[in-house]
Amino acid sequence: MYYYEVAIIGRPLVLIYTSSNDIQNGSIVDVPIKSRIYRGVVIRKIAKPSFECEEIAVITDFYFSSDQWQLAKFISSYYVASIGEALALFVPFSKENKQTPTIQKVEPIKLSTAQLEALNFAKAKKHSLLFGDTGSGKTQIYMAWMKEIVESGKQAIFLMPEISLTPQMQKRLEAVFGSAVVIWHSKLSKKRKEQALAKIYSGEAKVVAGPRSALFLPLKHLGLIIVDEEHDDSYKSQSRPRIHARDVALYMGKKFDIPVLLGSATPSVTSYYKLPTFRLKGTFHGGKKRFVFDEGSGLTPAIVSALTYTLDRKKQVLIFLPTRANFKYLVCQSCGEIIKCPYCAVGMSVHFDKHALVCHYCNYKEYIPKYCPACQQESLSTQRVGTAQLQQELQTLFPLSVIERFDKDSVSTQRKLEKLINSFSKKEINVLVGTQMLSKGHDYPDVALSVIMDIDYVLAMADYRAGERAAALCVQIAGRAGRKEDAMVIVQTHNRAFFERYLDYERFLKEELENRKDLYPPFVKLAQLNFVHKNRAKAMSAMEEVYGRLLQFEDIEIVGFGPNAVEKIANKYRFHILLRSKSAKKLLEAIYASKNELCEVDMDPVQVG
DNA sequence: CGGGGAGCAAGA
DNA sequence: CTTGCTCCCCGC
Repeated sequence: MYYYEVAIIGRPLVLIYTSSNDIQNGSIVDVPIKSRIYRGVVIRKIAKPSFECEEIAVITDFYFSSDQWQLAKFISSYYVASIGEALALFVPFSKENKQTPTIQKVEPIKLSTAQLEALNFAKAKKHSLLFGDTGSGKTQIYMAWMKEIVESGKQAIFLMPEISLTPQMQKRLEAVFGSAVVIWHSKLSKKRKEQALAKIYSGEAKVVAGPRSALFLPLKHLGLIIVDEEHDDSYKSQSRPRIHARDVALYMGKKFDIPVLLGSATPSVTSYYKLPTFRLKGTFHGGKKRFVFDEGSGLTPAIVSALTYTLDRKKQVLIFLPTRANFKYLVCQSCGEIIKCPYCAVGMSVHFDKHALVCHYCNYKEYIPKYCPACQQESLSTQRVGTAQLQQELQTLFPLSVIERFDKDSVSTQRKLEKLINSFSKKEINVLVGTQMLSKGHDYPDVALSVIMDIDYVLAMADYRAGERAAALCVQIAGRAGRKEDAMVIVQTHNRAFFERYLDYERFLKEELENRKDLYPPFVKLAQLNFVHKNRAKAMSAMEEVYGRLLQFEDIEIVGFGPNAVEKIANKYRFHILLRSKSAKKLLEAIYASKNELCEVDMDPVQVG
């Protein structure tokens, strides 16, 4: 009999099993735990343990390759997760299938001189950043490089931030690569997944596109990774293992000597600093953009008249607002209380269509009260207009226009999103009012007016990246306008100097780098340790225990600690410690030596506090 | 994650 | 001493 350590996939657990078969490391097996069957990976062969152990139930035909294994080990140690959790990211190889490189002929792609220069730059540097304005033709550059890779018999991964962006990219990719394109994401139906995997296992798949999970497919001849919209925080996983797919892509590139190209119109400060950058300016078609700054709030005369002018000319409008629902808060005028969620330390939002107050953290709902629950006065008033309210107000002002909403509430499914985008591009919709979702790479061909409202709330967030987020959002939304003809962008802000200056995003990047010197990434590494428990005292004492141990470590600095900005979510209290160090190695050493059971480590957090 | 046992409070 | 319930630990 042989004995094996088996990591349970997706769980922080390594158990020992026995088998009469000689099994290779990395093989995927089925093992019983308390009369239930779980999927595991054989980690290594060991000597007979002192206790009786169960037998491996099934040895499957699937296995993790040594590359996948290496990468999982890195992810497990860098992002502080178990090996089983790290391996759960990957789709294993199958012994039944052999991928043989095939050469595929692809339609030619025409590039401009500037695009060709960008492509040659990227190819020469291997790992680089394409900093290209909206409409500068980044996608064609990606296509051209992928074409070369595919024609040489290799495969390319094309990453994008969100599932919602896959349909439009699928069309563009299929136009060039036909059936060699595979779209992969976690929400594919079982059948679609099988079809996609069949293509991947046979080697027919040459271009694999999708969000984070597309990075972990069993490709034998990977020759290029492209990370589109690399600035997007969706690349960072918010559950274990808390990977940043862009960073993992770069790590893969270095480790396996595969070229990696990041692209964005608003690159992250970190990528801009770390990578050789090609600046691709200007738009090919499209008109002039005029920027107007509005210091008022709400639908000011300036905004209304721009809307009237634009709608009269039968042109389309985008309006950005960082707030969902009708109103963000219900406040008592008499005692000053904000009505809070009973389970979370946040105010509840007012949704008139649902006749309810809704908590945007835990989704708890209750009836909209008439009297203040604290002081019983009939003096409740609403605060901070959201997308639903703005849509309604606009509909009153422009009764003949079709005004639709684009946020998490109105676009709950992929189907609805596609319908909405489709109908907007057919010009059946005149005005689209939306949240951050508006800024995400969807194609809006004929927008002549973009209005950016309440961007000051984004800028005022207590986070070292608030400036980066606000500036990028502003440039991205502005970039949605004027793809065909002249356009106007209205930015409503009390920080005109900031947004006006940083419409030149490269200037923002340079100045932000100055601000961050010695304090924040890319000059230092950050890690946030989170302590979450329904018993407040437990969460706090777990934090204090780790804090105490961290004090003795050199070369790491405790930037802050205490309750999170939102102290309670879904009845669980949240505390944190924020750490920084020049050295990732020192940081991880201190963390591994200090952490306790409750401590959840978030390396390179995208949001702190 | 999920079942089961420890440990504690309330009831009879 | 039973019953019920929560919490925490272990799983091979």
